[in-house]
Amino acid sequence: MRWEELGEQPCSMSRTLAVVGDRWTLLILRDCFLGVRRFDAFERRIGLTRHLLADRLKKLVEHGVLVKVPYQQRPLREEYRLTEKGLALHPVILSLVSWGDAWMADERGAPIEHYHKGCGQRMKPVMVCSECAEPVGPRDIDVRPGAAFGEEVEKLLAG
Amino acid sequence: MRWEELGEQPCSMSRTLAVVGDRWTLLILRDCFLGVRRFDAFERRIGLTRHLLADRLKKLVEHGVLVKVPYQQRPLREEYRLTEKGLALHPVILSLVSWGDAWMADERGAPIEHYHKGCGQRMKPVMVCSECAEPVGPRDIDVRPGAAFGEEVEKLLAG
DNA sequence: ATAGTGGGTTTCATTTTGGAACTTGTCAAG
DNA sequence: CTTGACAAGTTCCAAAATGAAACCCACTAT
Repeated sequence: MRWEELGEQPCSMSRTLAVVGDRWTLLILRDCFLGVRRFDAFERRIGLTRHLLADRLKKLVEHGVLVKVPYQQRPLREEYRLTEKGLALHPVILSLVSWGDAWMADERGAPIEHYHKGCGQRMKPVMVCSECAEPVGPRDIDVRPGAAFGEEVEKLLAG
Repeated sequence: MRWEELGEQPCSMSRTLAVVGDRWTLLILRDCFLGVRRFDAFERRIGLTRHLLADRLKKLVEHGVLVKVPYQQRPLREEYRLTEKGLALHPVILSLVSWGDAWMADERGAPIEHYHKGCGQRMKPVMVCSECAEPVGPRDIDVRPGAAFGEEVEKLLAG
């Protein structure tokens, strides 16, 4: 399966990965959430080749995750900003970082600490149910094919 | 930067991506959470080459995300199961799927619906603060270098 | 006139992937 | 006892993606 096919699968995860499922893209997005916006800043911080950076930024713009916004004329210079669609990826980034903090840290602990502005405390993100607000674990969820899909998705669930 | 270097960065996101930051690995993990355990089942469902599947499974086992458990002798057959470390990736999978449901669905809606066993309702995952239980958005978090890291990480934050 | 900056593109060698066939141990059917 | 099937890989080769480094263009500052 190639990248193009991936985006056409009847699976939200495949479709998401068709957009952000590569290490560089996710590192670019991490930086976007830290406020980085310019080509050369991404290049320096992430250490990927300009070639790939240009390619990944273009794809993110095509998918509507980032927009190019001019910040000066003569010569025209544009920066990359998260759209609403891009901002919605925040839980993805947060959960990746949180797993790294918990399972990949060395004896020095987490490289970065997160403080919740609302309550001022050092926090980690927790996933809860939108309906009852209880935390959800791997065994707490039942999965069923969407109404408008039928067999197509049942096969996927059954294996 | 190569994969090996990625895992040594003082950034929890890089370290996480060194383990799961590739499309096949994440699709394998999605299937693990759906209960898939055998080599040929992954192969059929995901449609990746055996070559890569073997490689990715080996890496996941090396990183302690999956374990091989024998399910028959003569001939020896082993299946792959999520460890505690692997189960901890649930929020990552959930947030990827949820973003796809919200932003990549076609007119038929989400391919798969999630029901919370606790309350019985159709749900989506929400990220909240571990301390005050309020939802956290992109602007609600302050980020500071971990106590044991210093300049090394401050540079990364400043850009 | 010269050097620097921001945002790329081009070129080419090296890696990674995709596709398909081959292997190994075992059982079951004809 | 020969053939076929199954599970879980491995091997081989061609095609695609990546990494490194140089080059380009429109300006600005010195």
